Formats: sequence, structure tokens, C-alpha cells
Amino acid sequence: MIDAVQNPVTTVMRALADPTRRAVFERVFESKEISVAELTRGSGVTQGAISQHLKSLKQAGLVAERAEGRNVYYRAAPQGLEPLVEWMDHYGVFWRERFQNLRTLLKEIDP
Amino acid sequence: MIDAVQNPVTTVMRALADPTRRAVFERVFESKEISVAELTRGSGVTQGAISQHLKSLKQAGLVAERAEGRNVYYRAAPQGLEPLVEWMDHYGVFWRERFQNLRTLLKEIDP
DNA sequence: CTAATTCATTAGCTTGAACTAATTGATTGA
DNA sequence: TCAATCAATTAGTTCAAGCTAATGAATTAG
Repeated sequence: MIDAVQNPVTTVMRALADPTRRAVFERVFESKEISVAELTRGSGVTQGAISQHLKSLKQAGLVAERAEGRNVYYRAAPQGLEPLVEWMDHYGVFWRERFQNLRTLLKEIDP
Repeated sequence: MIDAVQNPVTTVMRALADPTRRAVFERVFESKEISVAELTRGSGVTQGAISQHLKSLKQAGLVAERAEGRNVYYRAAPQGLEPLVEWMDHYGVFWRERFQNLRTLLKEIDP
């Protein structure tokens, strides 16, 4: 049972399964845009490690980058989560547990 | 940046990140109830490997078991996916992309 | 120009994960 | 009873993943 070459679900899951790397993604997401140096501060790992994590996040489609001068700014790409959403949706998890919220939510939006 | 002892999100993500193990979960889910021997057939790995995968799926709260005679039947426990749902919900992924579906869905259920 | 900063990459180490093969305990069928 | 089946566990191997330390390329500050 091997993914032919590499299933996107596997890529995204693996990227987010590591706590350190997931923390990096979370910080990038919260920051709108953030440099590698800034990410390294308070991360508990070296700059090289951060760069490696960013690389796999990027390959998973979860972050994008923008170079400016000697800095490289990263931003989150939440569309990268889509494979996860699809996979979970296939298992019908969302609607089941959130049915009661739907009506109230809809009324807030379109009263 | 280490999970204190072990974050549930990490546990679930790691459990599902492996293609073989995820395939096991998918088969369990589709089967309502399925024995280890049956899971082993056509899995491409040995029975021992399947048992190991089931063990970590169980620890992640993704499957439950029922022993009967010399068989052990496994069933999916989709509530185990809740940590994932919460985590992704925190990133606002769901509603954004699925707003247009909500109205039609609601009308089907409560016309 | 020189020194310092930022980031990516690489080699090397260590650890954990996935697997097999084999064993064991339990249950069932002949 | 005895052989066979089912499932869990264990020891042992292999390989990948995460990390550090070090280096190098590019940019900027003095």
C-alpha cells in the first residue's frame, strides 16, 4: 500500500505532523509575513533547521516566500490545507458534529 | 518547541501521515467492522505490521476494537479526528471555501 | 573595501519509525 | 486431543527524519 510517487495528503500530513514544523507554520500564519531570522528567534532550534522546515512546508504548498534584500519573508498559504480538508470531508466529519451550529451561523451571515 | 508529553494533534497527524497506516484506517472506516486477518489480506505487509498500525491508531483514538472468539474486529472512531478538525478550524479553512454549499445543504435537511 | 547579517545547503550524527520473522497465547475445528 | 487459525508482541534490521555545525552566496552597513 504505497502512495504512487507521493500523495498530497501524505505530503501535507507529514509536514504538519512534526511539532516543531507545525509551530513554524502557526507562527508564519499568525504573522502575515515573517523573516527566517525572526522565526529562528525563540524557536529553540538553529537557523538551518528552520530553513529546512520551511523547505518542506513550501514543498507541501503550505507557505510561500518573498525575497527582499537579504531577507526572505514567508507567508502562509492556507490553500495548501485543501488536501487535508478534502480527505476529512470524505469521512463526513465536519457536518455531523457541527450541524447545530449551521443554522445560527447562516442567520448571522444571511439573516 | 516540544509538545509537552504529546499533543493530541501531533498524535493524530502522525498516525495518519503514514500511507500504509492511513490505508488501514480507511479500510476500517469503509468496513464498519473488520478483522485483523481480513485487513492483512491485500495490505502488502505482514500481520504483525498491521497489528502495530492498529495499535497506534487505537492510541490516537481513531479506532476501537471488539474481541470475539479468536478474532478481533476493529471499527473506526471518527471522533478521533476531532483534534484535527479543531486545529484546522482554528485556521478558518472550512467555512470560507464551503459557504455556497451551506444553504443548499441546509435546505436538503430542513426544507 | 571590510565586516556583519541573512538565508540556504551540506555532511554527519542520532534517534525513531516501519517492517519482517519468529514466538506466544488463546480459541476453534476435526 | 491435536492441528490450525487468529492476533499481539518482541528482537533485530533498515532507512528516513530532525538536528547541529559549518560553509558559502548574497546583500547591506560603516
